[in-house]
Amino acid sequence: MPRPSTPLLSRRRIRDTALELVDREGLEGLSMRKLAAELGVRAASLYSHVATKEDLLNEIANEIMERVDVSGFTQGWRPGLASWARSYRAALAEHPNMVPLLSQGPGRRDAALRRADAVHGALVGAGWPPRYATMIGASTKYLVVGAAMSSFAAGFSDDAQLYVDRYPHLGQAHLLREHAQEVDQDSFELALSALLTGLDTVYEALTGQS
Amino acid sequence: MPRPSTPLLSRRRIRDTALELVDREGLEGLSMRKLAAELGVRAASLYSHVATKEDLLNEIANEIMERVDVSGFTQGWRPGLASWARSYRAALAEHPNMVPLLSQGPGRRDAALRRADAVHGALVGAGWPPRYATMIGASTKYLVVGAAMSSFAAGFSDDAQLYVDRYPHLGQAHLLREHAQEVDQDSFELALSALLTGLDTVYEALTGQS
DNA sequence: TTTAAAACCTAACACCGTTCGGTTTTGCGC
DNA sequence: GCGCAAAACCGAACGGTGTTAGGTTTTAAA
Repeated sequence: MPRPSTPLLSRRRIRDTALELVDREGLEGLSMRKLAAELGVRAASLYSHVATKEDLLNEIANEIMERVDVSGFTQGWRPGLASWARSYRAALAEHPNMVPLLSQGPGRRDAALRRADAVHGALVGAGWPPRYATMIGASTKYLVVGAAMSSFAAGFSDDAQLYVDRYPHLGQAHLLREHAQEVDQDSFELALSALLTGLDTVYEALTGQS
Repeated sequence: MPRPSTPLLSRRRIRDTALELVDREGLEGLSMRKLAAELGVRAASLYSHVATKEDLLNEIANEIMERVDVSGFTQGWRPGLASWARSYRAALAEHPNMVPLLSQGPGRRDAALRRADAVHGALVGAGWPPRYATMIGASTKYLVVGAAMSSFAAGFSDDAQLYVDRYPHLGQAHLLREHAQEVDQDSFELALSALLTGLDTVYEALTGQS
């Protein structure tokens, strides 16, 4: 089959289908041949539109980061941090199989860098010294990324008895798979509010005001 | 070459060499053929000692988790959490290329589960309600895992000018690669102490004492 | 209308994890 | 000491991977 009258592929369609495949079958389930098959095409054809598989995944990662909202800082640094963190976490949770890729530094991903820059600027604007702004941005990201990576929901096996037998303190109802998502959510909120409370006292010590 | 007089391989030697290879060349740099070559052997021979590559990596991950120290809880829950978090972070930092594997839940890794159990028990022993103990363990892990995964040191490119040009707030000296490790360290300590301070106030509210 | 580029293809390369079956050596039961 | 199963290695192969080279046809621009 030569060049078709109307193109079968586009960067858009390739990215969307690839993300669907990753969501459905995991990162390891994405291969150029399977992706091509899904698009009704042979693997080699993808390379007319995409440089490498790694490139494709980076573009997808960038698009996911575009969904993170940093507009909350108009309400002050505290609610701003909280809403950024929640929006960030929600973006990761929508595509859990992409989290390992999304978590590894901003790298050269534009969207992630633009947001890091915005957060930094907002914190400095709110009176934090630049160095603290950097550290607070990093700290918040740690929490979000850590929550996404080591989520209880993904971490424990379905075989509850396996844990109950061997680990006396862990064998509680609220640790089993059915409640894992709730534990994740509550842990994240606890950590976030504790972090913000702790930062509040640092802020007061630094600026002499609340 | 048939069965040799004295075995060339052992589980120990395979694991050690595999970890060296991962440390040196990254997770993607580990292949059974390269590992075998490093050991003076052919790939097929590894399967007399190891079930699968995944299995091998899990055993290595487990060994790394064995190095995490949870003995600090004899000093109280606050210093206990702090020393656990620092020891955990140090263990991950020693093998940064293993972090993506180490971060994904305790799964069926014994060492990780035993430690989660110990932390939970210590927190309950210190007066935290079981549900809070679970959430605090998770929160602390979030911080450690997030710090290891999204470390500034690994996240930014070496090409500083790339950032200075495009992101006004980020183009500060303390964000460039040379200082990245220090930023990582300070951010982690800030986040940890803020988290602990925040938990202190929760503890007081819950128990009515400090 | 000529022509360069774009979009698809087949075929192949070098690699991957893993398995099969074969050869030799060891160490155990007798 | 002898027989024999199990262990430890190997070559060759299977089906998979990302990617490239080179071919064919269609499109769009000069």
